[in-house]
Amino acid sequence: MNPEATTNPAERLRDYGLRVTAQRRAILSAFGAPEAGHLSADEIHASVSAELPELARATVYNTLNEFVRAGLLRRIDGFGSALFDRNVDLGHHHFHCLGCGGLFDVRPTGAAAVSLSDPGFEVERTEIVFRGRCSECATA
Amino acid sequence: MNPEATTNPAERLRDYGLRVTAQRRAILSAFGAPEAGHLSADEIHASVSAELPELARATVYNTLNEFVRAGLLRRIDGFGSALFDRNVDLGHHHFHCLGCGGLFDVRPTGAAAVSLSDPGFEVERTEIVFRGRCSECATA
DNA sequence: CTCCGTGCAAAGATTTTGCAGGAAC
DNA sequence: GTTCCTGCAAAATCTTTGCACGGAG
Repeated sequence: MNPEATTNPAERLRDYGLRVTAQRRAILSAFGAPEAGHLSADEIHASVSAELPELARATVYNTLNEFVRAGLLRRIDGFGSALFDRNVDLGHHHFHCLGCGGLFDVRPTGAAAVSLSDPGFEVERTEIVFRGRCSECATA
Repeated sequence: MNPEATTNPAERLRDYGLRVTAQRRAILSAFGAPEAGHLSADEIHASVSAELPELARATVYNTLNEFVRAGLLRRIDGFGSALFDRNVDLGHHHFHCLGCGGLFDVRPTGAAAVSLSDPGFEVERTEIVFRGRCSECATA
């Protein structure tokens, strides 16, 4: 289904015209599977530091920006610090739990039908954020 | 239609359980009509400074947070610095122009039909952001 | 060999917090 | 008279930028 699913990090980087370095491979692996969570720059830095203690914060930021520019990651704002999502698939949206602060991927029904009647706007993408309580926080 | 429309700032503050001070009245007026734009803390500080040169940035931030907590303003994240929207009406959403960076209020069709089929999530509100080009940037 | 990526440090920007005086109620 | 708000300053985050070295291509 997804052509990237079987590609390893190094090839993926080359495919996107980025040089392959240990830091970039490590940062990319920090996301684990494409379904992995949404990570902040800080979490990534912490996670990769175990493997590469020298890794500078600035490099994490620079690299993440490169990845976003290349389309390898998706950036999500509005949650304090920026989060990065390995799941680039448009059509998936987010649920933000007001209880625990967690962020979940969701696929709402009817999302495709949402549109602007005003022809003055050229819509490129549509992002939907639901806020409320996740199952754990709702019962608690 | 809207009971607030005819209420003056002072009453409005009292209604929300907030003390009425010159600073708060000024900050609230900075938004002008309820349809006024989306302002950043910095823009508000600049705007009110003309009237109250003493006004501290910290006060602007504190006050805006109070207002949001009281439901008087709506906070919009994801555009660099936080923006504050006098239009609290849910059901109105936003269009973000990738050309000029402008933020516009929109009322998309079909928005009411968007929902999560997953019953585990208790949705409280739904926020939709469209990104693309506004009429000016599209023709340029 | 050339250029890009990295580390380091420093700067920038945004937002929050501690504290004492003063105003609102 | 209390309590909350304000101003000031300082701190805490988060993120970007300048520069010289070193590794990728």
